Amino acid sequence: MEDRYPFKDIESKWQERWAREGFYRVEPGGDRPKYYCLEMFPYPSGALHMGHMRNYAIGDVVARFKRMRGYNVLHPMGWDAFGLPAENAAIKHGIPPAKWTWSNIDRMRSQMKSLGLSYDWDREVASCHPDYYKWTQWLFLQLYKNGLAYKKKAAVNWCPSCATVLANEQVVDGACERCDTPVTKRDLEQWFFKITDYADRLLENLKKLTGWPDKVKIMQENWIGRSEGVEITFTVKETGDKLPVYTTRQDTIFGVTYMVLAPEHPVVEKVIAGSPREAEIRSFIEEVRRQSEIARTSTEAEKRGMFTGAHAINPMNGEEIPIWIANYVLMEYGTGAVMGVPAHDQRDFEFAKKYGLPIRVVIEPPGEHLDGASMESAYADPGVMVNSPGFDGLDSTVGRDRIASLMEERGIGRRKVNYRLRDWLISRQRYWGAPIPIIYCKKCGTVPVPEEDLPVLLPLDVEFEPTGQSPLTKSREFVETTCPVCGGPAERETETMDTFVCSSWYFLRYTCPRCTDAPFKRETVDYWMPVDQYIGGVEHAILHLMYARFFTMVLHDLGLVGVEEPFTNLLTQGMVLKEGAKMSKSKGNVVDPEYILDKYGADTARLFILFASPPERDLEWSDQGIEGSHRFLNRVWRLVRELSDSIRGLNGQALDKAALTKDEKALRRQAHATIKKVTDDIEGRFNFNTAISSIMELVNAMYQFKDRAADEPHGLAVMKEACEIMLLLLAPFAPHITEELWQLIGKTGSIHKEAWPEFDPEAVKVDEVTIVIQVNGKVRDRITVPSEMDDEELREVALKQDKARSFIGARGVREVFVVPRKLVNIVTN
RNA sequence: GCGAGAGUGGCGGAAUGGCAGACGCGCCAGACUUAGGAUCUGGUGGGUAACCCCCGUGAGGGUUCAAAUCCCUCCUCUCGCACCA
Repeated sequence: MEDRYPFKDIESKWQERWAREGFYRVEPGGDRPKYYCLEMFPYPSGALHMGHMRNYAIGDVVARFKRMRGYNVLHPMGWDAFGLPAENAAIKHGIPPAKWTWSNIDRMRSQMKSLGLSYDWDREVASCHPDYYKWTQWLFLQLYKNGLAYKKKAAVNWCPSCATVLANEQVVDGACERCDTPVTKRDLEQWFFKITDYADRLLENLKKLTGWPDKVKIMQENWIGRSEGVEITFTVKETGDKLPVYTTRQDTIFGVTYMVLAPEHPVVEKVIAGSPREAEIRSFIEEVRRQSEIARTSTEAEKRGMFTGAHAINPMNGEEIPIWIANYVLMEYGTGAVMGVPAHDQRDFEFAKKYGLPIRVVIEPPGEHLDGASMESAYADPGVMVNSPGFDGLDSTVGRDRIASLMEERGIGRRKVNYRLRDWLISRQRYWGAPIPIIYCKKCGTVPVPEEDLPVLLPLDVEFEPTGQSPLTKSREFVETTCPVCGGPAERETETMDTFVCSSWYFLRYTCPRCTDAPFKRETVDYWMPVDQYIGGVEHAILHLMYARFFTMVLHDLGLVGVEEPFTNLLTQGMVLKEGAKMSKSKGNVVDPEYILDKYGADTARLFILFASPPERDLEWSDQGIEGSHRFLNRVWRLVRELSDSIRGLNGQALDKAALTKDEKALRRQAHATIKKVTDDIEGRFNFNTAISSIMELVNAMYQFKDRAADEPHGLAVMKEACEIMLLLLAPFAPHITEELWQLIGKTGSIHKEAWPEFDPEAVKVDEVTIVIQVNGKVRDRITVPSEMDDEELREVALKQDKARSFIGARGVREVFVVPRKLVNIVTN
């Protein structure tokens, strides 16, 4: 215990000094190339957890490394500070959301500072600050003015127990996050952003994002869900109504045996009105609508339907088919109507089987015959078209195209691209968010708040018990206003914006965090953007990352920023686990960062987190593992302390490279090889774990050398060089202890302002190499040879070895493979 | 169901076609010591008396002089999407 290095003193000493000197402050410009290193800003939930700690430790190593490599590094931090937990906490504990949020921010900021993270704190932003949300509102207005923000009636998540609307992210497995009540749908007027206008570009640009993990790109691709098909117009026989359907399988048009509509489809109302089964059908529709989201959309849920009594006419062959309604058809996608082809679609197949609808085969696998009556599942693959007048015998993939063209010629259908992506619902009936800057005037209608009147301030003295309406409706002073156009009495929009709106542009605000006449300056934002490295959890793979891309594209199109894509490289870090499971209060397996910092200090905590696993993978927390990292830093501490006096005495003297002993050369070689290894590991692939392990190996070698050879004439000089290299390489990982020891060996400046070391190619050269000798692929011997020995000679030497010859025996050599400087494989007959 | 990723000692992990298990944890032994839960040194995949040798990277097959690594089939786990016509 008494031998532990005094991490508490050291860490607070340097943290204070860095803060006092504004050590990590940056400005745009200068000779050095810019580098923007960004970690996802946190929601101020109360205290940092291990996931945060991992995220920021990774980012800080990148930022510090790039700084030492000569970049002008922007490394900011802020707070995603609007959101529901603040309101929930307020309801529970009676603390106002603003107070709760700001005190959490204070606590988390101080935790970050005690981690030694190299942020430019002058650039801190908080999305709940009026100086920030003023510009969130301003950006809303820009979208509104360009037709990208609009209001429409939509079905939203509703919790019957809490009597409030829920955000999508508040619905967990179809139930309310807070009270576990199954969520239902309600129709309400809602604000949307028209992200669907950008669907194709969001999809196309993914190809350019070569610095993103494929996993994330695939998730976004699936989320956008582009499909190419045909919208075909059927006609309702009884009423003459047009009934368009969307399909990607127009090649199966002759296999349609029924039509299914979503229960909410407008045609349903017309065809059932006055029919004998009206009441029965209505009660079915009501039942489906009452169904919770989970029950409605689960794959396991049974497909249920009902015949409406009406019929549709297939425009391709004039055939009449029954129109059904069913719970498995979604009103929101395509046209809300689906043509039923049971032989070639599994869902239709199951539905047809259940309700005795005919199954007509129109595509067969090559060389096989299918019979609808005996099929056990739908045949959904391409094949040979049959029972399709004019197309029989044709390959169905060819038929798809021809039928689409024919339908267009005949005017019964048109090619169409559909997306699964929906417009982004941004309004929330909640208090703790940025107010939507809109005013409703009886005379002038919907009027945007004039830009010079921003921000629309969120009142701080409001009752926010959830009732289903925004709490802001209860604040007279907030609601009652005058119309900016006619000056008459008017009312403010009382809903607030989804917090994802706030987080869709914060990375731009960091470039000009205190700008008062614009969200950011074009020149400055263009200097820093794009973000060179973005680091965060994979849970944001779709929503945040898609919304941020959308915003950046819109702002690009409006001429506000130069870039179209905000994040060049993306690193998605894995989770922190304990006993194989995600840390959570309910499991009782939470490790508190504050406790770890107190017991071991920031350097140890950072080092362990980075050493235990590569960043993309999950990390298994180990109480013994962190002891090991702490032990390592103690080892470094003792080593450098012991040497520091003699090293200081050597300052100013050059190393005589020519006069070194074998041992001295070996340590020098290892030190320089470690530079190369650590540089490659950080630069190329973020493998911090192997970078750290090679520094550990260097320290081990230094200990060995110290006992053996530090007294030799040049031994100390070699040791001094190794020591400097080791500290420099360790500096991004363990910034405090390296700073302290750097000073201790007589350096006057900060280690964090030093240049990253370059390795000496002469030093890493080896005279001799160990060659593995294999016979028939099995290792049989090892020999040491001069490193410059050529292949032919190596082959000869290997063949002469007794060990090798004994394994070759009498069989004779058939072939010899030589891998230069590594291995010889002798293949026998 | 579809998509993605993973599976290597007692544990975290290393090796992306060329010596499997670097580094760390744990364990064992030795040194120092009044003491060691400090520190230093050495050992540590399995079989085996053995520094001979044999076996070994989820299972099985294949390609190759050579496979943890590439290909095929299967199993298990994790994550994402989940009736999108």
